Amino acid sequence: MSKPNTKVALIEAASRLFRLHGYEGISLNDILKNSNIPKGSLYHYFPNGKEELAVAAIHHTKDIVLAWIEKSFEQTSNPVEAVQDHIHQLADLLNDETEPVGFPIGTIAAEKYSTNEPIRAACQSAFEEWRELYSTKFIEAGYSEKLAKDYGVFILAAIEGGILLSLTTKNVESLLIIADQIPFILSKREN
Amino acid sequence: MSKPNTKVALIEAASRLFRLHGYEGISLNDILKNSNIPKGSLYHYFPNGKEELAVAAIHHTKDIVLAWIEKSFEQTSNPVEAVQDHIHQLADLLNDETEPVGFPIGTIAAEKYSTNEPIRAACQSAFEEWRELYSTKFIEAGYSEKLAKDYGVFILAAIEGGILLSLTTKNVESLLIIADQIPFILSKREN
DNA sequence: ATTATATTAGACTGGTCGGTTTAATTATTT
DNA sequence: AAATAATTAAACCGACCAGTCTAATATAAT
Repeated sequence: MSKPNTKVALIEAASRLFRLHGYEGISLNDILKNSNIPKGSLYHYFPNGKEELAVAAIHHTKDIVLAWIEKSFEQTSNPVEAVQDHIHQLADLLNDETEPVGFPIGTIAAEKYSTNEPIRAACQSAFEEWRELYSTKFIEAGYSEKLAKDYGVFILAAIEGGILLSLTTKNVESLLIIADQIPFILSKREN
Repeated sequence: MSKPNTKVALIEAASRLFRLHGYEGISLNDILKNSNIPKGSLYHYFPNGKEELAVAAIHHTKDIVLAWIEKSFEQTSNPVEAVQDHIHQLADLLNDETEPVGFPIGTIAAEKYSTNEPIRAACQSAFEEWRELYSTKFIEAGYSEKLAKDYGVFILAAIEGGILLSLTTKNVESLLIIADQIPFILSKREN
């Protein structure tokens, strides 16, 4: 109990660094140096080492992104505007040095989906919760269940891909183009 | 000249393994063992080591995917059908063990966009050539230049994101949902 | 046949990796 | 104050990393 500040600081540093460089691209020593935490503490809080820390970091990253999405939907009851707002905020954040977005979950998922089951499962749960949040909001806005689910998957995929394109090209244009397409995607057609 | 089979085999092995496990997740020894090529040959053909091999592998992967896209567009003049066909083929290939898709370019791009400029640039050129191919085909099918470009970006992002979701969830459903949405995306509206 | 060049072979290096260990220290409880 | 538990500290480990090096061997050119 009391104040597990060290554990939280460790997860936050790991979340940030894994987001930016992936699982294999960051060493435990990097994370410890970055957060000024001794190695003994890491293995005290995470006896299973890097994998266990990564799973905690993935859940933390998931929560951060969930809050971002939620915030955009709180500002308007129009889901089109909310999704566009979320994408625009991502575009603004991409080059932020204080809380860099990196490629949240995506990098670790791409690296480890076939070789580390606990990490893959953690990434899957992040994607699923993000998708569920979208779908819930779409249903609240009057979309059918089927449409809400399909649109959730589609929006999530387009945003993940858009982040990857924007990071790789060092240019947010891809994300902005995707945001512009959102109104045409989220129609209430019946299919 | 003569027969640089060794070099080609090296690039093919590197392309496959980087696609599956990313840049940091595969060691040079892994690649050499997988292709039965001695280390001396690697540094003979690629004096700059892992980075230079990775750039060659990225270009090779780019060409493979370009050929896949081209093939789908050769089978029909309807771009909607072509894109859907391409996505369905990706879904079929995801679990293929002989030529596994992995997350082509995406993993390396996500890992190294901020820390290795030659690799980032190679990944950018891959994304751009894929996008250009889509756009060219859309223009041939009568879309405006603006639409062709925006749709190219959008389709590329959705497919990249869809692959990532399908790999992470070990389920091609995400890709199939995206394929189903394609007809509604690629309308010839003027904007 | 001789020379020159391209390629293969793998032992070796310094450094870093994730992880372990043991002891010292700090905080909490009684 | 004493005893117990939680936390910190850093030296240390074997494994593996990318990259180097030198010699052997094959191939091509003359």
